[in-house]
Amino acid sequence: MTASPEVASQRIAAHLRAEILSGRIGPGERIRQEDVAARLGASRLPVREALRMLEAEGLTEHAANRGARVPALSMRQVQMLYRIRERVEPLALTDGLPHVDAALLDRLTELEARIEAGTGVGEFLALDREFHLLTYSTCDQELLTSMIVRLWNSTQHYRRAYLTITGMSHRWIAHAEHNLLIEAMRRGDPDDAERYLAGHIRRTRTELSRHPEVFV
Amino acid sequence: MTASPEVASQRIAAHLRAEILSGRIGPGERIRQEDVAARLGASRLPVREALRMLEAEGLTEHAANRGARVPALSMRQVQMLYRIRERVEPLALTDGLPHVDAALLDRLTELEARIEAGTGVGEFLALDREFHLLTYSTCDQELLTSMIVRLWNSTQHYRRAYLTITGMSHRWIAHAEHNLLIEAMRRGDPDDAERYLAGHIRRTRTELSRHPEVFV
DNA sequence: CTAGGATAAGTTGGATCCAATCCAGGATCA
DNA sequence: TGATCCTGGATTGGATCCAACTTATCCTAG
Repeated sequence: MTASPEVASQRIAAHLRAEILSGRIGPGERIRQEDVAARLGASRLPVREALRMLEAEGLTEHAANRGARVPALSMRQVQMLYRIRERVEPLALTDGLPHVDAALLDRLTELEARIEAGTGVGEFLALDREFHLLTYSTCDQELLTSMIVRLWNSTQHYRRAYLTITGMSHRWIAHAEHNLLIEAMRRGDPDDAERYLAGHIRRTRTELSRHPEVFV
Repeated sequence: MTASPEVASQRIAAHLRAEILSGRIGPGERIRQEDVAARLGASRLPVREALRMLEAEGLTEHAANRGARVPALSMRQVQMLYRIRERVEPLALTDGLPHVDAALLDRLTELEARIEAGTGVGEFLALDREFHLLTYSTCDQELLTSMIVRLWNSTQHYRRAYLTITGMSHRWIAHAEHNLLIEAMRRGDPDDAERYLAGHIRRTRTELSRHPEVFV
């Protein structure tokens, strides 16, 4: 989230991206070009460009002459996105693992401490996202990491809805998994790291599958 | 590839997509908005929209005030795309496997026969792409299949360059793998199907890794 | 002769206006 | 009463014009 990109379309895209990821614009909600243009003091043209950018990130969908809206995903679709994550994210983890240094491990440990200390849903969402994306930060494969970010973006709303419904109980499981992941990374063990990460995502998926009310 | 979409931006996007996938516009090549607009008899605006659509498909990349170009990928990047394919495509295969019927198997068998009978590089490229995408056609998970199409799009040029350099020799290996894949699908065996498919992609990747001259 | 900077041409980004399309509401006719 | 057609407002798609940026060229200074 840069302060103010020089290009209007990028600034507008950043604004809308934040509004969607924070939940202020929810799934199924329509985004009218003129509304956004008036609200951000620009013409409709850069808004159109911004919406196209967001479409590339999986944050909006378009239909000709019908405008843009935030996609409303079904349980089945989100389950598939998680299954894709289970296979793709370990790839980024093991690919970057040789370049993980002590400083990064310290940052991860400190992040996990803040996650365990936190209480709010919004705080957990942000820190958990930061934690996992940080474990992929040494990967240096733009095509892969942007794909992972897209997967996180598309599922962000349902993660928040799940956490809001179920509360923050039983978070100790995720904490244990995170710590095991850090430990495997510290050992530089790609097999264990991949196993813990895939298990972590898979468990999240099966837990989510028990709460269809997230998708009504 | 519809005949003529009612919306100009979609028509232009389809045109450019065909030009990029066919190799008439190669990696690193710049795409000037005005050129395309003049050539297709439209203003620059729908061209801008079309370029954004193609960006979402991984066919172009943009930089502010610098225009669009077809990405020139390095060996390392293409290798990673293949590793992603190894993990993601089996997911689509096994997910759609229960809905595979005899008619689809017949079409695959016939396609494979045409692949084995063919000689030209362009013909092989088109038929091979059609073959594999057809094995995923029963998946009905738009998010997954569009991701796979993006992966094929991004690597299309390097597949053609590889085939052009190495010629059509040793294609019998791919034929054998295709036939084993069809056979596993006929048995409805997800484990074998996934294994054959992953192996097929992996072998292609390792063969490509022996030809760095593709990327000069 | 080279390095640096000013300048001009070429290209993209943005604003405004107009056209085409979609959707909801109501009128008309069987 | 019901369905169909029409019409009006609302919204998006497209064209033209102007502004901003990038880049290459050429000139000047060292």
